[in-house]
Amino acid sequence: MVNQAESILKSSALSITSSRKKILDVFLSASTALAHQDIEKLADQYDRVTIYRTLQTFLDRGIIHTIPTTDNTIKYALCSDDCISSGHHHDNHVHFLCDQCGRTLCLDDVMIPAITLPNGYSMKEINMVVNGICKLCRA
Amino acid sequence: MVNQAESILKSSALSITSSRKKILDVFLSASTALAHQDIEKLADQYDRVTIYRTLQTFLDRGIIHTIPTTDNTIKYALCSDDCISSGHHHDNHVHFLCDQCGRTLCLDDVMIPAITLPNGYSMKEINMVVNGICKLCRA
DNA sequence: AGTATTTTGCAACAAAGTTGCATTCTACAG
DNA sequence: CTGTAGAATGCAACTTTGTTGCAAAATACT
Ligand SMILES: [Mn+2]
Ligand SMILES: [Mn+2]
Ligand SMILES: [Zn+2]
Ligand SMILES: [Zn+2]
Repeated sequence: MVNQAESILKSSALSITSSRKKILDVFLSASTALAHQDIEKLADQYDRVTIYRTLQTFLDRGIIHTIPTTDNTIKYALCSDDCISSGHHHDNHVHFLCDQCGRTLCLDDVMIPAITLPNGYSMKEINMVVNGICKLCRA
Repeated sequence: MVNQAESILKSSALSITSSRKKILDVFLSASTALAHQDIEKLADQYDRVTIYRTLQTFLDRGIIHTIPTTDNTIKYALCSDDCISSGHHHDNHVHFLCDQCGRTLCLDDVMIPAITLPNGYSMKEINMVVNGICKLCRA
């Protein structure tokens, strides 16, 4: 495949534009989840509004997912392949926030355990976020 | 006990002021977690800045806790009694966000299950948030 | 009651997010 | 390969959210 970003856009039936490619490239080369501000800096040739709208589009198509954090900053990360291809989004891994370096990580190997809700409640989505010290900061 | 709000303030060694009492009363009579904006409306005789500072004070003392949400709005809720009295905060129950009515609830009876992190990661705090339809909306 | 200390309100500001609209770009038909 | 409809973008203006410094007011304590 010549261009990974383009192929993601194609399989989501999105038109291929330079800003979308750039923002996808930013995600593809990032090792962590990104805040809106991170993306603004890494794709600073594009307008802030365009980034807002592009992220929303990617969320709608299930290309990226959000990670809720305790400090009122949303982080965004690429969905894994099967997450994208399966039509609707189902993110079932735990997320980790390092209190020291501030990085947010998808722990793709750590599944969210099942829980039992009280009677009358139905679950659509579940998120598990762990704060602590990451591998790199620990070393 | 004459006044629950006052007694909470006293046991946290905070001076008793009318805004703190009012904001505590708002929490005490709320059945759900509250956004900052909710509190602004329910205690609208006080300045927005005072509410920011009061919530921060309550967080510092472990009187309230935050609930991270997927839509970038922090919700605040009273901590349970043992949560307050034990000195430092340890919130170990699941939170529920209703996609229909928008309410955020502490599921005090649903404990967060344990997970195993990859080698090198240490856990300080854990949050579990479930989205779905709540009991009241289901009925 | 008097006073040191804390808390509050206000103003000014900074940052984050939204909206309408004119311009530019993309996909696609012909 | 063009022409064009529709989509995406940039810009400006705006709203909302959160922060800071400081003077005035309130609280706790002597
Ligand atoms: Mn993830
Ligand atoms: Mn709670
Ligand atoms: Zn770290
Ligand atoms: Zn509901």
